[in-house]
Amino acid sequence: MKRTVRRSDCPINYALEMFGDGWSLLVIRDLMFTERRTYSDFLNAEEGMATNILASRLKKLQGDGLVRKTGTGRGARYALTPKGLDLLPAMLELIAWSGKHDRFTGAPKGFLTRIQKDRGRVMAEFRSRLSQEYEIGNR
Amino acid sequence: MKRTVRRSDCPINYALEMFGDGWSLLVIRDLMFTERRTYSDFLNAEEGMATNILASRLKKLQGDGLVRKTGTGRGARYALTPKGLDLLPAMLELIAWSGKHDRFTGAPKGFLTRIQKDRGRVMAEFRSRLSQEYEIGNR
DNA sequence: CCGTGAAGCTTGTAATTTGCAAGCAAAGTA
DNA sequence: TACTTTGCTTGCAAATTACAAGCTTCACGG
Repeated sequence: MKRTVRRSDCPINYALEMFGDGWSLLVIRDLMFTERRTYSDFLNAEEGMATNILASRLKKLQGDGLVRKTGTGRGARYALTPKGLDLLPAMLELIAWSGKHDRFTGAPKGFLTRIQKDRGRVMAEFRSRLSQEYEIGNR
Repeated sequence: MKRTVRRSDCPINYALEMFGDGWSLLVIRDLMFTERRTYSDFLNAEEGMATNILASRLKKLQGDGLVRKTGTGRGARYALTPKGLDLLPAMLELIAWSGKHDRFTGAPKGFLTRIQKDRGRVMAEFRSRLSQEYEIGNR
């Protein structure tokens, strides 16, 4: 997936060109569902991504406007932009899908139930919390 | 992404291990939203995937139970399994996301509106049609 | 301030994977 | 029976990844 021109205007293809690799979505997941916000936080996630891959993915995600970096050097922190945050519904559906089909899923049962029964509420909660986090970064 | 052991039990990671590359989701898209059902159909999709990559992805998708092949050789056809079809909600959300954020999206405006206003109905239609297609393959 | 150490990357390199071109067998077709 | 698709497999150069090492900036203790 190193291309300069878009392969097509298909919306699924657009999504793939934004985060169609084995790692980008993990960064988005971290920013969306965990407290991980720094470079080393991401590195320390269970999946163990390589440092050069993380650096390149963070650059690409920023370039595509999904993620924003505030601060530099030691104190740098990352956050989802509104565009990144808009992936929340898709992420919840992916979680629901894996929760249903992966026998060994680590997704908390209670969370899966809440996605199913109270999708709108769950979305509103995350959206509110994360957009607030983004706003704070604007100051 | 050539691994033998799972990186984690995270549901997002599970999804990535199933189709976390630049091509698999295009095959799923073809089976879900287009009439493409054969090897050469997939090859002829606009994005132009390489034949060896297509072969390896079809094998993996079958191995993971997302896609089923009926017939052999010249007459072979592919279809989504129930597990593959269950990706429909996630796919619709991805389409909605790209429709919102890609200035040049090829997603038909009417379809985007229908996803937004009548999500349940759209899902029911696809689900019914595609599961019927799957059943027919059972005979 | 000066040394130390951790955070945040960059660089080098070997191993994998990809993209592209050929090749090939089986099933239609003429 | 020869010809042509279809559905792949194989070979290889080029790109990407994984892994390890190194560099630089900044915070903190003394």
